[in-house]
Amino acid sequence: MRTPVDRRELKKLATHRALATAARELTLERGLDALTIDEIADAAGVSPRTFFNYFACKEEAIVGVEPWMIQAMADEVRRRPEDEDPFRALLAVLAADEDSEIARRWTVRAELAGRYPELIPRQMAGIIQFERALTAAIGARLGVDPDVDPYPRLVVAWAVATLRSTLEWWLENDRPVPLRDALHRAFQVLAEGVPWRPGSHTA
Amino acid sequence: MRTPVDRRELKKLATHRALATAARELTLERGLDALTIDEIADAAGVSPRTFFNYFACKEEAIVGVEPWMIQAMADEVRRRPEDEDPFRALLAVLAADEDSEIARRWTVRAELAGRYPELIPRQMAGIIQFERALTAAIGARLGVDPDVDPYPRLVVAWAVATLRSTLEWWLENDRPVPLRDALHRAFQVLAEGVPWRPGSHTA
DNA sequence: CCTGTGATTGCACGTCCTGCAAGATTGCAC
DNA sequence: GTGCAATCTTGCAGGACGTGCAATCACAGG
Repeated sequence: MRTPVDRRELKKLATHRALATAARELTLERGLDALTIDEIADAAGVSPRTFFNYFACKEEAIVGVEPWMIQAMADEVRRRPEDEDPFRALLAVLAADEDSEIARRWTVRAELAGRYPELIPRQMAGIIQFERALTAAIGARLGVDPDVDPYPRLVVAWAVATLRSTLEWWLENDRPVPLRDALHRAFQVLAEGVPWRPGSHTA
Repeated sequence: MRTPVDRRELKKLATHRALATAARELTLERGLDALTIDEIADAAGVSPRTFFNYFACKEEAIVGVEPWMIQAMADEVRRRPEDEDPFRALLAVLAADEDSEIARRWTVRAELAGRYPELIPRQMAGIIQFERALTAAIGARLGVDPDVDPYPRLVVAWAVATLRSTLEWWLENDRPVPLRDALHRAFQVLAEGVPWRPGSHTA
């Protein structure tokens, strides 16, 4: 472990990435149904058998959330200023600029899931993993055990639901405003309390 | 269409139910992996081929949300008093008594998903369907188009996330309090605004 | 160079899932 | 009750999926 990541680890990361991007590109090119594991493996330059060393099925390769990305965002939450409340910390991490690497990945996934509903199950499974990691990070920030205290999972569930819901709306309406703004407004409502008699929020 | 539901519809409902309950019981009996579609179909008294007329895979049979149940809960939201705000309406419908038919079904599903993580993807897919139906109902109540106005999907996403998160916590901690109470408290926080510096909510 | 660890690969096998066409069941009209 | 049309069920065939296993290959460390 002299090097930060040794050659083996790098190769695995590269293979993972090659398979995932090949899966996504081929899905866009020729559609989800007419796409076999063999083709994905071919495009990534590995054997079909190796595919299953990385993913359980092609859906997971396409819309699965990469572990390193989950880790990175959880770490970002941990690294937020000590005195910041959990809600603001989540907002800061989730409401990334829409050109950022992170945001683009979320967007691609959401678009694919919008086009092919069969992808939704796996996509949501990835989001659940993401939630768990964030919950652990928030629990650590608050100094409570997230298995026992309901608050960390609640606040994370709200934040992630906001992200997912807003992203969906934003994509279906052809990105009418900067994503960041939409997210900030949604989080604002959440922070101030859900209004009992809301009017239209279209404007 | 003289009868409320004709014989054909009833038979389909019965088959659906038979397959779903057989799938759930057999899963509990002998585990998820050692369970084939043939066995489920046998137990339900239909051919294996027929199974696929009702479900896309065994996971869906086990944790899928029945369409009639989605419909019923969406209708309940529509039937809430005209002057009730959407948030209270959702709370009233979601925070059912924990012995109710509805609550028991949610609970069984959540328990199965807890025991077999492979079920999580399909379970979440069902929840998404549920969300869509509720979103349409809330949009109708508010007189806005849920495809254009972000508010209905947001408030539904928050409510459903609260239900899911609370249910998970409640099951993992061996039902420490009445589910209804836990849900009411969570919704209360949501209504009053997510606190910036929350203390422990364990008590 | 040699050795051990870990990743890749081929093979075999059973299950999954779908399209299609034949057969059974039901609702309806007469 | 008879026949017709619509619908649901079923068997069959075939390709894709997903996994256990054992052989092979690649790399790090001595």
